[in-house]
Amino acid sequence: MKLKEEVNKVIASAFDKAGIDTAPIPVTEATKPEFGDYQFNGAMALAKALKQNPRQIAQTIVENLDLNGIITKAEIAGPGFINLWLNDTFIAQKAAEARADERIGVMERERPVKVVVDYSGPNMAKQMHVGHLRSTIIGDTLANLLSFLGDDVIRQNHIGDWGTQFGMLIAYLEEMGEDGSGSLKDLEQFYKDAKARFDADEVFADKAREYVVKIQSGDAHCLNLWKKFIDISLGHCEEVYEKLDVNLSRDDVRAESFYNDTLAKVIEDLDSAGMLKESDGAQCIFLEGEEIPVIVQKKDGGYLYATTDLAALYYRANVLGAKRISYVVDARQGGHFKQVFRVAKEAGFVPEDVRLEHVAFGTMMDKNGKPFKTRDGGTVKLIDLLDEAIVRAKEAITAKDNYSPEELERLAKIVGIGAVKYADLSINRESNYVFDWDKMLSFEGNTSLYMQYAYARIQSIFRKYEGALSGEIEISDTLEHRLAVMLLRFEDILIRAADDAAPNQITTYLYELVTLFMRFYEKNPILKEGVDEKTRTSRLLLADLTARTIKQGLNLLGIQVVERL
RNA sequence: GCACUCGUAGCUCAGCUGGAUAGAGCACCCGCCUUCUAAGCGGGCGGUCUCAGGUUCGAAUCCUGACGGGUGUACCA
Repeated sequence: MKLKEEVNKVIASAFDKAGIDTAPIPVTEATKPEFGDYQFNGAMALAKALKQNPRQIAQTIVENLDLNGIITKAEIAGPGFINLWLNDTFIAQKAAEARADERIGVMERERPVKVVVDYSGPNMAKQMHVGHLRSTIIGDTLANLLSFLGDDVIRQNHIGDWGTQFGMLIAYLEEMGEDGSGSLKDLEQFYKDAKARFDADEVFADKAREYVVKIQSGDAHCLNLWKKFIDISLGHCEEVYEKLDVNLSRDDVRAESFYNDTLAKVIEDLDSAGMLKESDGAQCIFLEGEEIPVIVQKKDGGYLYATTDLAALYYRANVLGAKRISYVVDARQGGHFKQVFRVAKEAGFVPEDVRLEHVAFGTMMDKNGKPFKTRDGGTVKLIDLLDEAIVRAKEAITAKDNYSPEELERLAKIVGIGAVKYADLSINRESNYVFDWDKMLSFEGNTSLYMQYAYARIQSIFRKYEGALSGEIEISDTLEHRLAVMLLRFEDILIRAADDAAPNQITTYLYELVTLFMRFYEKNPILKEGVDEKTRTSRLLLADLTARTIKQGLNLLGIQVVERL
């Protein structure tokens, strides 16, 4: 439910009753439990406009407040804060409703938006490396989240399958004279070998250059080789996606090459819009206030990534009809997107009301604050990183229990991959973050294992409990009150996280939720002797809703839960 | 040089549209298991929010400047 909106309505109606006629000022979550559940700080802001003392204004609002329904207590504090406590009966009822709902009370948007989320974007000439991790999982989370909220999400995997390097690669593939399944196992090595061949042999190099032209002109033989190459390379990516448990399929692939035929049109349109200017033989757009031009066509006639991006923007806005287009790409490309978005709007490729955003993220660092590399300085292959996560997860969880080998394998996969994802997604995406195995696979603090553990503990309660789960929720103390309010805030959190494209708002919420639950559970026994039936039922219901909220939250992050840990 | 971005506890990080005494985890110290998973919970220690101005009833948050780190800067993506 949209809890905050409910509280805002109560305030707004008090404004009406009091005859205060101003734009609505929203409440905020209370900064401390002593200050209630929500606080209204608008009295101070209104003081000047109303020419009244803020405490007096607060007094007027409180006097006109309906204290019988949602809010049970309102207190004026300090210079004019109004602290608001939610009614236990109200939250108990809403929590029960949420629990009875498959979507735990989260509504689908009344006005869904068509959104394109562009993420992952691996290069077909190379193996996926850790640099692709963040784009892939942040993008996947954003897509999951928007989709859950009811938006019409179109996932777009803008793979790099076009460019001069492919001439060399397919020439080499042909020379190897096989279907590629052998030598293409290691793309990194294949690329190196092809490059070595290219540098050493003039005849081969000429052929490679010739093949570039041939692919572009649609030569059947070369196109076939190219398709084979892309197919195998994409297969590697899919292995990673599957291991990562990410919702990307071939249907989501809209490769660079897809836009190839429209690039000439882009140049034409830019030209007729009067935006093109030749500079050093290249076709450029000079934007007001920008030092560097956007180059859309090289002096040799070739196109650049800005050209492809413009074509993609046109396609997404006009053919797909997106109203929001999100690019989940490394922060270092900020300048590029800033310019391309401006060009797209100024040239009319994208209507004014379409929201274009660069969902930027920082670099992954090692413990010493250096970019994450292998010991010998190479890039870390993503698949290796994931395999290591699984191995380490295995070590971490065997420390306590004995599992069968199959069960251990299954758990380690969920836990290990989940830990990698959670560690990444729990950091504010715009900052660089330090990759640390130990922290990642710790059970303490804001980690996936702390969440998994809490979830498993709750499942354990239900394994032991024999009765049916029905009855009412009754809030019996402050901890239960806070837990219930936290549970009801879920939708508000998701909406904001979706709008800000900020997965860490979800993890922060989950951490707070779980911490509250742990405290509640410590203090308020459920199955122990001496707990009366009604109290037990109520607590079971709260525990159930908590577990389902944890599960839903983690699922949105692309993380599975385990029933036992 | 210019542009962008970051600077919060010893370390890793939260801190939402400005709100009350700046929050977590780790590390360190001290408590709590005959009973629902102690991989948990409680308590303690630890801060001039880089610095200096400004706006405001109120600034870690907004503005200006300085200092420090990162990144980007014309035909790669």
